[in-house]
Formats: sequence, C-alpha cells, structure tokens
Amino acid sequence: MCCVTKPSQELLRSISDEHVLRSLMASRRQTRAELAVTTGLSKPTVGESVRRLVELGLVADTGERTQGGRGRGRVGSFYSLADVGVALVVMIAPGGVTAECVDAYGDVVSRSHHPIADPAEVAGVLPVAAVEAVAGRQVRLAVVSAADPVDRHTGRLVQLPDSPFLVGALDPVEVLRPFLGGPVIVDNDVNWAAQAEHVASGVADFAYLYLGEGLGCALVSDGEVRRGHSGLAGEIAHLITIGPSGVATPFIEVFGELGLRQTGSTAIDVARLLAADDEVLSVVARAIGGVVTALVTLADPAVVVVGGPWGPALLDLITTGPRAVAVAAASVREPSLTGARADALSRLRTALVEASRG
Amino acid sequence: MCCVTKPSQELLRSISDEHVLRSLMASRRQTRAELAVTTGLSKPTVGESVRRLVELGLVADTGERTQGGRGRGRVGSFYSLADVGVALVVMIAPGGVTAECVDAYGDVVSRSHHPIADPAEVAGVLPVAAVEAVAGRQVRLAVVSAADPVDRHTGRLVQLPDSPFLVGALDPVEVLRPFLGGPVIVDNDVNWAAQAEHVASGVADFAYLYLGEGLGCALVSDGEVRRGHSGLAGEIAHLITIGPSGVATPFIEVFGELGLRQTGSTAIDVARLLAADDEVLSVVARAIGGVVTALVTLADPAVVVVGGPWGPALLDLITTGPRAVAVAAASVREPSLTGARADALSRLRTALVEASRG
DNA sequence: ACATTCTAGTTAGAGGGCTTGCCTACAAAG
DNA sequence: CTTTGTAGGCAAGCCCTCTAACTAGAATGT
Repeated sequence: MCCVTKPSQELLRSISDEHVLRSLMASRRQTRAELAVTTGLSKPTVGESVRRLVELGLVADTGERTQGGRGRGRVGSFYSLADVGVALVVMIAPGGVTAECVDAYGDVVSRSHHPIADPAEVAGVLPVAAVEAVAGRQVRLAVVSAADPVDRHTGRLVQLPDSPFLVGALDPVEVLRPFLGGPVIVDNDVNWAAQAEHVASGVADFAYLYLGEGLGCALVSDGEVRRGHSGLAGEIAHLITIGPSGVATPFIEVFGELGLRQTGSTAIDVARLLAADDEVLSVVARAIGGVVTALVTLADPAVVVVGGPWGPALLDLITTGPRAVAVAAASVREPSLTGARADALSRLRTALVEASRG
Repeated sequence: MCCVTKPSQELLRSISDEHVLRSLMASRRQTRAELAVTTGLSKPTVGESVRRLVELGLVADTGERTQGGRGRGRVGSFYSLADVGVALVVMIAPGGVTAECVDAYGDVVSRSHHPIADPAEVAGVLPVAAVEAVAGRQVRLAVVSAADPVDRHTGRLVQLPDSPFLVGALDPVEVLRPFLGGPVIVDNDVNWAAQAEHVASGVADFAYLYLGEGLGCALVSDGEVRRGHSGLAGEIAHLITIGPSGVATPFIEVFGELGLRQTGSTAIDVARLLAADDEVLSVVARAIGGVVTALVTLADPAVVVVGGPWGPALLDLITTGPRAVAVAAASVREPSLTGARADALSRLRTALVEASRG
C-alpha cells in the first residue's frame, strides 16, 4: 500500500535526496564518494543530489578537505547538513521545567532547567526555559512531555476527576508557538517513558505501569504508543481493582482508604507509602495485581514494565493474574525526556526530508 | 518514511502497474482510454502497463468491444483481471463451519455451510467445507475466523484457563494448507467483528465488547485491530470487576455466582440470562460496567460497541465509569464473516499487486 | 452515398533520472 | 620522478513518462 503517489521522475529524485539526507544524518561529514557507497547510489546521482540539496540550503560544503590520514588520492570535499534547524524538547514536571534543543544528528545542543516549587509557576517558567534553550536557533518543531493527561486533539492539559493534577491547566501549544515555525506535539510523560522503553528494548507489545504521585499507564501495541481517542488511554486512576477489604474499588481510592494520599490533594504520598509495613504493602500489591490483570487481559503485553518513584520497589509483590506475564523494572534513565527526545529527533529528520521535497 | 527502496525506473513501472491493477479491481471491464482517465496516467503509459500485465497473466482482454450505446468513435477493447485466483474465507463457529471464496472484486463467488452439533466435528467438517467452496479454484490465501482465542504466531486455537472453549483444539493453518498456495491468517471472531465495525463506521479508536456464550473484547486503536503480543488481547474472562456482593471478582465468575453458566461447561447460559429478573440483570450490568470502566480507562475508546447474542439487550443498563463514553449496539450483520472477508479482500489485492512486481 | 464527428489506440519525440565506464586532478608512497 | 590510488566529472546509453500528432473505425447527418 506504500507509495500511492503518481509515478514520476521527480519521485525518483526525491527518493535519492532522501537517501543522501538520511545518510548525512547518520554520519555527518561525508564526501560525495562516501555518500555514493553508503547510499548505494551511483556517483553521478549522488553528485546531482548534493548539488540540489546545497542549492536548497539543506546541505553545505564544510570547507574541510580530506587527506587527513586516509592515504593517497585526490582531495575530496566534505559535506554535511547545513544550519538546518533544531527540535525543541520540553519536559514539564511538578519539580521543574527542562528545555533542550536537539539537532538532526540527535545531539543535544543546548539545555535549560528551571526548578519550581509550585505548579502555578509553570506558565511563567516555561517561556523562560524555552527562550534560553532556543537561543536564537531556528526551531522546526517542539515535543512536550507533561505530567498530566493531554488532550490528543488540542494538546492541552486536562484534569480528570479525582486524579492528581500535577502540572495544572496549561496550553503548551499556545505558549510555545512564538518560539517556532512548526507543529507542537504534546503528550503525557508516561507515554514518552514507554516510548523510550520501546526504543531501548525493541519490544513491540508491552504495557508500562507508572507508580508515583500519580498513577499512569501506557500501552505499546505493534510498535507504537497507543493514545486512544482523546489521548487519555492509560489513565488508570479509576480502574476497578481489589480494595483493602476485598471489595471492588477504584484504584486511586485504595490509597485513600489506606491513608496514603497527601493531605488536601489527590496525589499519593510516596514517602509514607515506601515506609509502610508489609501488611499495607501487600494490600497495595494486590490492588496493583488487579490493575495488571486488566492490562494483561485487555492488551496482552509481552512484558509489564514498572516505573515511577515507588513502582520498582514493589516489583516482587506484583502478580499478573491467571496468565503468567513477565514483570520488569523500567530501565531507561530520564525516561520521559529520552522518549520525547527520540520522537523529536525522528520528527525533525522527517521534516527535513519533507523540506527537500519542496 | 514511505518507500525506503532504491530509486529506479523499475520502481516507477511497478507503481504504474499498481495503479492500473487497483483501478481494474475497483471497476472491472475498462478500456485503456478509461484506465488512463481513472488512474491519471497518460494513454501510452497505460498501454504499456496493460501490455505487461497481460503478458504476466494478471489482466486479460475480455473479448467484449465497446460501442454499447456510447456513441460514435472507434471500438475499444475491454480489459479486466484475468482468472487470477481467490481468497478463501472460513468461519469456524460452535454452530457450524462456513467457507467462502472471494475474488479480487470483492464478490463472494462460492459459499458452503455445514452445521455441526458438537465441536469435535469441526476437524472433519472443515476440509469438506473448504473443498466445496474452493471447487478447483486457485486460492492465494485464506483468512479464518474462529470463536476461540488464537495464538498470533502459530495460528492455533488455544484454551485459556476457565474460559469456554467453543471450537476446541485445532490448527487451521495445517488443515487448510493443502487447499492453497499462500498464507493462512487466523484470528478470533471478535477481532474480525471489530474489524467489520471499523470498516463500517470509520471510527479509528473504539472497543468492541462481545457478550455471548463466551466473553470477548477487541480493541481498535489508530484504525487497526490490536491483537497484543500473543494475540490474546481482549480475553476478558478474568478481568477483575464488581461481583454480586460488591467483592472484586473475575468477570466470568460473576456468572458462576449467579448460576448463569451452562452445567458442565464454562460457557454462559444465554437463554437463562435473557430470562433473568431485573435484579440479576442489574448485577450483571454492574459487572459489565466494571469491565467497560477498564476498557475506557486503559484504551480511551471513542465509543464502546456492544455485540453478541445478549449484549445489545442490556445496552441501556451499561455504565462507563467516571468518564462518559458513548455505548452503542453493533450494527454489522454477520460481523465476523464480514470482517474476515474484508481483510481477505484487502490481502488478496495486495498479493496481486505483489505478483505484478514479479 | 459520403462527409463529418468523435473516440480508442499508436507512434514519435522530448525531457529527465539512473547507471556504467572512462577520464582528469591530485596527493602520498616508493 | 614514477607509481598508485582516490575524488570527482563527463559522456553515452537505457528506460520511464509525458505531450502532441496521427491512424483506425464506427455512428451520425445531410
């Protein structure tokens, strides 16, 4: 079903250009001869493609010449991507806002972090972090991770009944629009964390269970994070599970009944939970077991990855219901940022390829 | 990311051929001039493409000539797909086995149905139904719907603990292999039913809840049925929900506690359930509500479609938990067969396009 | 009866992209 | 100073698609 486009010479040309561009992204600084080898195209074709891409401003002669210890032979010109723009990666968490710029090679070229004490500061800090990270660079798109549910269509943070609202009401699309000339992609931090685990592990079907101040979950099916109709997939606070007395109870209320929620908030008190005695923890684990059973029966994951501040600590207590499924602790550090960064890189590269098509 | 292939003239040619082939599938019997219009290609290009496809045996001159009341002008030759093979669609249900052949136009060209009284008869009846439907035709692939969980990798029917095993142990791939020269795709009837609803409604994200002798569910995310790692996604019999007394209980056991399971079997007694009084039905509905809450929180569907022998009857009693989500009765008739047929057609067409690439 | 009109299909040529093969430029090694 | 080996350019050929013009042939109209 691939390529529903019309057959034309222009299509061939753009495919050649894509090969050259992606090869330069994979290893910068290549001569035309090297490009011909890495892309599998012929030398004249690569020469033409490079000429076009230089003219478009996407590729530039670095000025460097070969001969650097590569034996005899005529000097060659090194080409690399021109100053072609970056992707902005933003992580909005209750503890602070982080902004990064990633270039098409996947390198983080700038970074800015602002701790905050109160969610209300986000609106003020976000533009500051963004402007510091951007620092005048051309930004082609932005990818945002936020610690709250995200509306898939608008990109706004939404508050669900009775679930902790850590970051607070915010429209990242609107706030970031002045900094860039492209799309702003917003998603939940748990979804990005799952994306990072997916990239790291290569597993196509798994569930990511996040246990922290908030309760979240992400589902990866057929190699993609599935966000659902509104982007609220995995908001498991109200999933029915086994309560302390055995009565069917919404997941989040289990913590209320156990006195493990922060006073005056819907968030879970992580410190108190980790300090709880074995009896309480076994009740918590049984509730988690009910949630994992739902994950397993509905999504059939190859593995349930558990992350978050207190999730991995209870790993050994978690059962998966009647079907035996592996349970593992999350392995990626800074998972949300890593996942968002990976997505930003992939989108930036695709955007450049699109740009080469005019 | 489309088209990672090498740029070559052959690629253009194959794209042209694909356009011509798919146009002939959409409306058979076209002259070269009509094909040029429908595909958007030029007349000489279409002429060459048709010549190649005729040579490959995929397209044939029908012998018919135009002039049928279409005014003056030179007579043209009508072309259509040659005798190019069919797809076999098989539905294996507790009540019987149905086999159909579908051609590349989407027409059912043959059909055979064999009722059975006992699941043990499937193994004997399946080859008979298949041979009757096939009747000597060239079969390029088979798509099978079975009323039991299907192992995604082997295509075998698997028995899960304590869930009704309606069709019984069977390896449809092995049984059907003698009848065809291509792949055999096997999946759960509920997944196919969801596929049919997806085609009919066009909704990209929804859940399909099947309530019959067995309990099943299918999830459609981003426009595809998601089967999970082993193909067991949606096997909800053991999902924890609200039991008759309020205690957290596996879904299937709710029916056991209410005395609604068939004696000596794990299946639900549909007749008795439909005849039950309101109090029992409200308990059932509350249990379903727990399941739907799990569906909604985990998958975030745009709508929950309810199908099966007794599902739609309880439609008004079903609640969706804290998030309001539409609940609707399934609308497609013969949903499993329809969904399997649609998939078979799509695969057959793709197979023919592949064949044109040699 | 014969010219007109209109459509199906073919032919000719141009444009352009990719490849192979060969050539030039040029630096390091001997 | 010659040899060797690499970067890059040039020319020819192939082949795919397109446009434009042309041929074939039947219905219409006078």
